[in-house]
Amino acid sequence: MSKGQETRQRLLDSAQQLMYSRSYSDVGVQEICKDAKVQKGSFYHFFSSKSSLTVEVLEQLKMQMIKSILLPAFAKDLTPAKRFERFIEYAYHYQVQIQEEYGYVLGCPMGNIALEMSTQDEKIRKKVEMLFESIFHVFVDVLDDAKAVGEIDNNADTSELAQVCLAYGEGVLLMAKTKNDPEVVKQLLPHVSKLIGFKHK
Amino acid sequence: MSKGQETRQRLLDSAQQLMYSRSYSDVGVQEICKDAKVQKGSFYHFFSSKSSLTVEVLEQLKMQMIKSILLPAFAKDLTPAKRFERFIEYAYHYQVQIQEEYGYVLGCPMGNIALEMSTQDEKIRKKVEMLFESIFHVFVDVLDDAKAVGEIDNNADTSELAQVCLAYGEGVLLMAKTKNDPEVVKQLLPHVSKLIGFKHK
DNA sequence: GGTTGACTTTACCGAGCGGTCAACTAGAAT
DNA sequence: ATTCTAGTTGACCGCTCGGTAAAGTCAACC
Repeated sequence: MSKGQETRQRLLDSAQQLMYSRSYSDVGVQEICKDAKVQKGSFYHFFSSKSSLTVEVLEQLKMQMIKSILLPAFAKDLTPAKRFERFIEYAYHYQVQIQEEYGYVLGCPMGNIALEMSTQDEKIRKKVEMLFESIFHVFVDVLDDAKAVGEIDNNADTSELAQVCLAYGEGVLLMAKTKNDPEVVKQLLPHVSKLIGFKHK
Repeated sequence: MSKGQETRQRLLDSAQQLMYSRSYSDVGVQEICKDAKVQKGSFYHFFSSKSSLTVEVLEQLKMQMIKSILLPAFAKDLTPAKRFERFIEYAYHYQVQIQEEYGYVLGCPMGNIALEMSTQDEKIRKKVEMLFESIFHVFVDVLDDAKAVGEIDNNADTSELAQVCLAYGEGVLLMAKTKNDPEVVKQLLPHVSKLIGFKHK
């Protein structure tokens, strides 16, 4: 990676970490630069605005989340139902680890930005909407698998169920963040199986 | 209401409206004052800080929401299951109306503030946690009713189910806000009946 | 060796932030 | 009539905000 690309990457990483642990508005360009050890002028060499940096942070966030949580959790070495159980485990442990590191449960980095910025920055809102779309597709895949294997009803609308799962997941993470308690995830997330309608054999 | 109390109320109302339609950070004390036609000095006569004003806004929000949505929706003139249907109707129409008025679906005013401020202001986080507790109790009541009438399983943990409902509701509103589409509410919220486990007769 | 262009540095901009302060007004209580 | 006090006014504080501009550095290519 060239020198410039490394600088750029440091800016993205600092921004991602700072915005996740606090919020979009609370973290300024100045602080991001200081954390990344980059001068402000360089920031605006790489990004046209704080907003456009954020859109790229969101893209990076999506890739990381898919690669490090979604794909491993939903790998096809288990039955769809078991994959969901594994996903819940991962989500729980991730929030536990975050709380140990920051002192706070931080919930979903995309959901956080979505609620804070949707009414103020249309590009950011659209980007988050697209991220959710990507995650949505991952869910649809597993649910289609579940249908093929007969774990869920043959007439199930997997597309709608995927949306429902996503919404529920976001809701649980919102509650966990509000209560600052990762156990909320462990306790509430398993109810997702009722939404999906897994047949218990 | 005395002159002073009216001024105070105008500040609360302006703050509530502005923060809901945008965000905590994006709305300054100055703008709240301007909207309420109050000088800044008066603001600090009534409130010790922006944060403490917000805590009071949240309290007011809770009272309004309970009085104008929760209690009417869950009034005991219908069976518990029907009450939930009515609640979904109310929630949907509220978001439609909001979108017509502001051009954006704004979701849940408490959830919004919770995600934005939980890691930055402990008093605000605690307050939202308590608001959720109040709503939680409303849900528990209906669910206990449902159990008494035999609409849900006798061994159901109504306390846990209430938490689950709340989380799902927040999640659905988050998705609706992100997509800026109130139809999400209409489409996804009914799935809550699967979470509750209503027996369909 | 000179030129180009990516990247960096530093100083700067106007505007707004949350919050403070002292002076002022007006109505009620004594 | 005077005192008290709740409420109001508007100027002011230091600081940070997102963003700009211009000069400087350095490595690659002709």
